[in-house]
Amino acid sequence: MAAVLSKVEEITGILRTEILRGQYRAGERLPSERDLSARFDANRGAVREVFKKLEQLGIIEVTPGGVRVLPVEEATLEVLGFLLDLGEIQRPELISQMLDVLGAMMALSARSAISAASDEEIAAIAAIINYLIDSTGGDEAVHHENWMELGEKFIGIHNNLVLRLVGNGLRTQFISNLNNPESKPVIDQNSVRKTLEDFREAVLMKDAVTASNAVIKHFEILKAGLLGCTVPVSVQSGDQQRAEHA
Amino acid sequence: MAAVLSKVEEITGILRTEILRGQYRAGERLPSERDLSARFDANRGAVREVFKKLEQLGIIEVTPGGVRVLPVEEATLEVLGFLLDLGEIQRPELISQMLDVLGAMMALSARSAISAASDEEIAAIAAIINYLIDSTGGDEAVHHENWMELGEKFIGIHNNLVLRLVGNGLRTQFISNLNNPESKPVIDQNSVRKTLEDFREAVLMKDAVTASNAVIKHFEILKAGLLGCTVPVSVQSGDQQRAEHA
DNA sequence: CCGACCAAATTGGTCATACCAATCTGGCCC
DNA sequence: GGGCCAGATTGGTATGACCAATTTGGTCGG
Repeated sequence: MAAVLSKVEEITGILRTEILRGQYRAGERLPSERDLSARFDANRGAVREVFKKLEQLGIIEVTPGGVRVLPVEEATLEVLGFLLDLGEIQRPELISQMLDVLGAMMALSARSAISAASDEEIAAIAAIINYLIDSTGGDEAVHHENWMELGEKFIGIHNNLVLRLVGNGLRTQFISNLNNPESKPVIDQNSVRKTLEDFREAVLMKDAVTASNAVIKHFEILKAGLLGCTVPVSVQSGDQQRAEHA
Repeated sequence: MAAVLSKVEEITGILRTEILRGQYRAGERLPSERDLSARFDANRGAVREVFKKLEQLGIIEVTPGGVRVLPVEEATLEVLGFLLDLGEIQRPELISQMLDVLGAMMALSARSAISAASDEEIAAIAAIINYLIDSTGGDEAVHHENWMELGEKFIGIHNNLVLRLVGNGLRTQFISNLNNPESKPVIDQNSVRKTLEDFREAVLMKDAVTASNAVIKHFEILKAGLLGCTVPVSVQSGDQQRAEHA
């Protein structure tokens, strides 16, 4: 799909990568539009368009006098996909954080949906969970597919736009990134199955809170599996950016 | 701050508003770059830059042959602020949804932070919660300020980038929008105080789960207050997208 | 009447060039 | 060393032009 990138998209990708890789430190100035247009053998207008995109992405700030790089913390949710893409950075940490948030979102989604669901919808949800249980331990792609479907189902019921938008941002490239880590996660299939069964029971009883908790638990199991594989013990250093918070 | 908008920003604002107001239906084509540049008495390059921004915002799709408007559901989290700004649309519904998500995020944030907090950090958190309790029923601005500080504190502890980015997106203009609704919310101050006290106790005991639940409850109280006030009786027309909420 | 088809108009993609105003830089002067 | 000023640099905007792809509208054959 869309194999050919326009020049602007191409340059955008390159600059985005360089910035997210930390090639330019936050606060630092980017080369001028004229310099960049020369470097990429492009028109200055093209570079300007690139800047507008990166600006909206929240990773640069274009002001008269120069273009400055912003710290990742001020960026947009959309950068996450790219951050995961170019790996390098604290992948395990990022994935862990993402699963936390994804779990919380999914739990909220489940809670809202179940609270508002009709009997038919409850049945439909339970059906999808059954597929989930069946696909546990099998084809990862199918399993994920089912989760996506479940998420869509939930959103279709509670119709929470905010939740959907957050989901959009998280989903962007996330799934594809989660699927193909070189090393397969070592997930406790029995725990997963058990949790999913609890989940289904809670759904059938319209117990939104219990269902919500089951979802959270599921994601914690998932996280443990993924991390237990990606980072065996690793003491996880980092954290240079606090200490002044006291 | 930055009172003067560049021409591009100006046009961006106008088009963004028109699109989000539904002036162009999703899937519909926007006027051509040339037409728009004529309408705004601007250069075509300027309009192109505007398009790049709106494209990154997720509300339009620029393809050879024309520019199409995308459905809001496919947009970026960043549109929420603007959606709230131009009101008109289902404000109460949006605010309700936003509070749900905000509550879930804050709860997760609290849970993660408390789990990882040192004794000093626990004390600092409790201190902020005390401020929160003190400012309950008082100046709204101060109260919100304290909540923001608490959120910052949490993020400073668990350092979850994903959570921070979601927070960025939600916070963008949200607070300012929540603060100045024409009618003051009628919140049950006693419930708030009680919940906050439970919250503090849970924090002091490092009971992350209980604390998390307290946060959720707090936001539910807040939501009830805001909605019970923003839509006093008003039969709320519109609403073509539910009715199944029974 | 309808569908396939073709040519012209339109549209986005890119480029070159130019001028302005604000910012930034470096050297000068006190 | 600190303040100051002029020149270089940078972003902001405008004109005008060409290409390739899409869109459009009309024509033609069934």
